[in-house]
Amino acid sequence: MLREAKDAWRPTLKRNSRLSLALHTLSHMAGNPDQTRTSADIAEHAGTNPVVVRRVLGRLREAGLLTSEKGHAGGWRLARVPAEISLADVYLALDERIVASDEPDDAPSCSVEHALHKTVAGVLQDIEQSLVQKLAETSISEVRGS
Amino acid sequence: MLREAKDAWRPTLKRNSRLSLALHTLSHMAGNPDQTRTSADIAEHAGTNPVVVRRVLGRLREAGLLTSEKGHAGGWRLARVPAEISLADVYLALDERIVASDEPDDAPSCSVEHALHKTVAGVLQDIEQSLVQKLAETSISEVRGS
DNA sequence: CATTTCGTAACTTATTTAGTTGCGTGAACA
DNA sequence: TGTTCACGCAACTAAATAAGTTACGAAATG
Repeated sequence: MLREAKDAWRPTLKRNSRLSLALHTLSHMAGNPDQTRTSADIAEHAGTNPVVVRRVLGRLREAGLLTSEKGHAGGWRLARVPAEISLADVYLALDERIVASDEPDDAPSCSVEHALHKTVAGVLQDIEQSLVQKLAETSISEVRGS
Repeated sequence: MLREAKDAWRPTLKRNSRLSLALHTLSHMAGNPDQTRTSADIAEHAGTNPVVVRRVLGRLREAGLLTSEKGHAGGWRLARVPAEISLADVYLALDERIVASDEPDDAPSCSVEHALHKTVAGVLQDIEQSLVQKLAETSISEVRGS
């Protein structure tokens, strides 16, 4: 595939379900914070696979939102009280930025491209910021339905 | 792949280069609005293929931003004066919404999932709106570099 | 009527993600 | 101590999406 100086700007929010899985799981855990849950339990509830669960929750552990223990009675627990885990924490932990205006690998050969990149990147930067800000206003314990 | 009731919410901004191509091309055309350009010309400048160009610009034509003519001296032209084509017009024409909170195909079996969907969808709705608003503040003629 | 240019369908290739299997590691417990 | 349970991780498969490409039809111009 020959794509030369044209990946200049590229918006990147993947069309994946990781954020969905993470938020869903954490919201559930917020309803019963003292319970330890295994990947298998979570996977069954979420309709997916234990390995996928560990992959996603692993990132949340790296971000300090969860802890995991091996062995008997092991599994996953919230690392903080639910009220202190915001949707933004989860979003940022997964590194799924809407903006992430990729810097061009090579300097754009074209002045229009350069100006375009700057303009759009600026807008997306603002947007990203307000997205995180709004997500930060809600904690995982506020999302519960019943 | 077995993904049952879990596509509930899914953010969807594709990691494609269509918007980039569209904006780049329109910005260029804005610099010389009376010139008709062929897919081949545009493709060469953008480092891609004429068919790809027609695919993308076709959407802009459907949205009333461009016109295309077949035959000798045919090609693409802006349908309006450049100052009246905003970045938002282009963004919307390509139907590449950041938000696009997919409604769940099936009603979520789980109350947490339901509440989560509502909460996140609300936030994303707001974000989408402000994104479009900010893009609307810039026209393709303002993006030019030199 | 020959040429040019768009319109579109079909196909290939690359990338990304989810799903899956398998095995290693460490902790609990009998 | 040794079995079991649970995570950690690597490797593979399968599906979805997008770009690129080829080919051909349709319309407009000269």
